[in-house]
Amino acid sequence: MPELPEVEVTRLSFASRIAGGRIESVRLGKPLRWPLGCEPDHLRGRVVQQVRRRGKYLLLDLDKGLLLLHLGMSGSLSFRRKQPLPGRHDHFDLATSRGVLRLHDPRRFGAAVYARDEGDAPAQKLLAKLGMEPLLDSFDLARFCQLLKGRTAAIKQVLLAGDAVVGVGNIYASEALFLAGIRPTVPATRLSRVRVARLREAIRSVLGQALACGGSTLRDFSDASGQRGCFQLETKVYDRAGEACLSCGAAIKLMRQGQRSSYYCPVCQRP
DNA sequence: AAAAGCCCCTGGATGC
DNA sequence: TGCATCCAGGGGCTTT
Repeated sequence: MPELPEVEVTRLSFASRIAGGRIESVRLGKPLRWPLGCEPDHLRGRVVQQVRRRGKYLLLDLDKGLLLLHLGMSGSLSFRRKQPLPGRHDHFDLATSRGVLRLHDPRRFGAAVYARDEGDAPAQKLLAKLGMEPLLDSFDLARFCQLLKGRTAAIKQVLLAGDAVVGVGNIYASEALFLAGIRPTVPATRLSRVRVARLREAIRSVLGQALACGGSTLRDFSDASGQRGCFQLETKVYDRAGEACLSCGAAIKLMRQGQRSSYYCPVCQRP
């Protein structure tokens, strides 16, 4: 589910509220994608200093060590003053003096992982190969071109891989490629510098708009305050197979790429 | 080295 | 109502 906008909106919704909170207890439900990596009691007494984001990971910096959270496909966080009884899909609670951060994740593709520092093996394994942050000025065009060069895979697949640019998932990849006028199947290496520049702008634009909308809520996403997103109402091609393209009127097409759905306009998006 | 498949898991929608 | 099938926002791991 959550792509960069949803993760960032989530971060913004609880970062300042949890900062300074001292960890009182950790509750684990059913297993998530990876084990926590330490005894839950080991975290007691530590203080959450700040919450950062890297790609789709949330990094909770503690006064000693850090927690990496990932929302997977169906995860969402809530942050409340008190700790309600856990539901069947609530698999991680971080109870602090400021409130309780809870991961709700029916499919359990999400994770909460402890690392001693960012260079620690568990963190390194997850973070080392991540690409550029699309919303930072450091999202450099020349570097982007360089990372796409030599890659014969379809541009949509390369975007989803996250090693060139992070945070672009299935919704925003389709949307950005539509905005840039690029067919999802074009081999990444065949894109001209001009088209890569358009794609870079499109990614920033789409993610920025989605962020302003509070993300997309397809089914059940909400930020840590329970606020739902509305960008799903703004999509131009995603989940619109058969509908008329808003630019040219042609029927939006649906195809499968690597077991994921891709949506595109056969007229506006050139091969 | 890069690309393509395969899984992990639950639940909702659809069709018979 | 029940059951089978397919699909869903991700991404690490294994196999080509």
